[in-house]
Amino acid sequence: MNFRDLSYVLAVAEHQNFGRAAKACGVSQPTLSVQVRKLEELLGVALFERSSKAIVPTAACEGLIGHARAALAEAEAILAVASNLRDPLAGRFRLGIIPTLAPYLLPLVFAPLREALPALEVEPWEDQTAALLDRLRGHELDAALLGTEVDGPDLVSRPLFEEPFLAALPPDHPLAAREVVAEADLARDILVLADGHCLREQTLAACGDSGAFGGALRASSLSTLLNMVAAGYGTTLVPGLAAGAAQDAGIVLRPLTAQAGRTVRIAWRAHFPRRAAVEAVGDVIARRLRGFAEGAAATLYCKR
Amino acid sequence: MNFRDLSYVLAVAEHQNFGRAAKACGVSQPTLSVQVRKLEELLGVALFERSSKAIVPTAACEGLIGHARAALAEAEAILAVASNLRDPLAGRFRLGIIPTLAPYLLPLVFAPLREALPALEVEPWEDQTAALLDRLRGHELDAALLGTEVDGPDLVSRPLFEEPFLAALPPDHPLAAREVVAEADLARDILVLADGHCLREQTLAACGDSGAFGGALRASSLSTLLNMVAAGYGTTLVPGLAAGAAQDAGIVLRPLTAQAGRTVRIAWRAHFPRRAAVEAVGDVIARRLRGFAEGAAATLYCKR
DNA sequence: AGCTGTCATAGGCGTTGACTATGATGGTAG
DNA sequence: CTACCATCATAGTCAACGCCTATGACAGCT
Repeated sequence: MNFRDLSYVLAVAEHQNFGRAAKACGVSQPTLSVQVRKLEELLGVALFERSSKAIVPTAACEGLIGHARAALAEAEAILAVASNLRDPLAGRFRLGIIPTLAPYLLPLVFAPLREALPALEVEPWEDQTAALLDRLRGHELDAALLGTEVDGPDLVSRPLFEEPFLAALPPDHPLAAREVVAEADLARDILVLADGHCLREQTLAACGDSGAFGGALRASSLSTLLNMVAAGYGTTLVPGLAAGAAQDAGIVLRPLTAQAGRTVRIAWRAHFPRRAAVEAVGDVIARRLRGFAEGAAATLYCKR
Repeated sequence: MNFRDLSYVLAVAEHQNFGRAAKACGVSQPTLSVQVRKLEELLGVALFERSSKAIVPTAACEGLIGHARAALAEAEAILAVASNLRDPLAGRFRLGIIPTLAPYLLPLVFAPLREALPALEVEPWEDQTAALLDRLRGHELDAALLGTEVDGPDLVSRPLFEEPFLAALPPDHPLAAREVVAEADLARDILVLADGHCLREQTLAACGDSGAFGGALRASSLSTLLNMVAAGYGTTLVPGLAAGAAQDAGIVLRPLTAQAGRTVRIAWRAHFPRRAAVEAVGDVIARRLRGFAEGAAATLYCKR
């Protein structure tokens, strides 16, 4: 049995005439004759009472017609659904973003994304790197914006932009007097985020992992961390995109001598079929952030 | 698109593995691979995200799966309906019967029909010959029991049994004294049914169409006609199967010298596909009525 | 490094669905 | 009453399709 066969049956039942039904189906009359006959043999039931006058559906045919129509409607629905989902740049796009990036990047890229990809419904999902990778591998996300490389052959990534770190100092901190701060100088009183944030490891790595500070002062969010720095608990590194928020919190920012920073990447499953959407989203973000690293210091001082 | 393709998609989505899905479908793995790929190309949408680990349905596939299931369910329903209707000796069988036959034949044949053809739901429809033929031609009946031949190449018929006519006389009628009555002797005071009853024409033909009697005395039913005869309004011919009813009404019955009678036939459309049902019904009726003509006279006198 | 499991590709083959041409049959008009 | 017209069925042919086996590519594991 076949969708085609069913449409043939419906056409014959409707036109009560093989020739006209064949024309309606766009096939020859013998084709219809043979196929209908075959279906009747398959079903073991006569579907039509044939005479030279008119072709009349049998009771069996009447009983089938409703189901045939329904089946063809489902086929139509499948084509319609496929047609709607055909464009890889349309539909839901679940994008994971790390917490030290989301609040500062999203305001910048939402409008460009909506403009460049109006049919793409970008759904952000904020979580730490490991959770994002899990969700990515579990097909719960389509892509993720990370501050680290990804491992394993099942995931691939592409760098989008470089985000420099800046020294974050309380206003009355001795280092605030300098124009530029050396990463190692921050190690003494550095504060870091809680476990799981990639920024924590990157900060420790850049400043020399002293490990001197206790767990009590590990902030659970970058916002909290900035407040702690502003209150004089210590120093830290902030990602460039958070510079504005840091200054708003009353923090003094200074460039770093070694220009520590991180590469923001978009990651996705190697076999993800909507790669075009990933690339498009990546392009929009990369274009929006182009020259960020170069302009960061300038922005820093122009800002306030 | 194809029911087969849809079942392949469902199998792959379910097993998350082409090999096992292929086994479940009873085909080779390359077959499944190729057909799914083809469907994806037809739809213009990737249905699965393939990796060596697991095959995961895409959002598009998830959107299609419901419709695919529904379409396959309709196909199943079609097969089920066909299976139920496959037996020509099962299901509705709309059988037209003329009014001068129905009340007397049906009680005799209902039980044998139910016994011989338990799955056949015989639905009697009582009407005059012309109406039955119209309904037969209009596919509103599957067959009809008539007292006449049928004309035209679109209808065919088969004789079932001979039904002799009997002279019906008021008890005090002069002819009641005779053992056998000549048809022509009834012509003087014969009563007939209303227009449209085949028995009317047959009675007039057998007794010599005098046409002397007015329309006022044309009975609308055989039952009424018998009451009129019993009341002394005149004589008539009754079909043999109505002998009992006639005697119950207080009528004297006598055999006819020329043995006038009618042939009861079953008629159906030449192209009616359930011919087996027609023949089976005809067989049951014919067997039940076998030897009716010969036994009619004997029955007549034994009865009372 | 080799083995295993997995999906994709290639080549061959039988079936199927389509076409055109023609036959059979019933209705109709000259 | 015959010839024509309309209709569906049948026959023969051909291209396309679905399926198979064999093999390739690739990742993961021992």
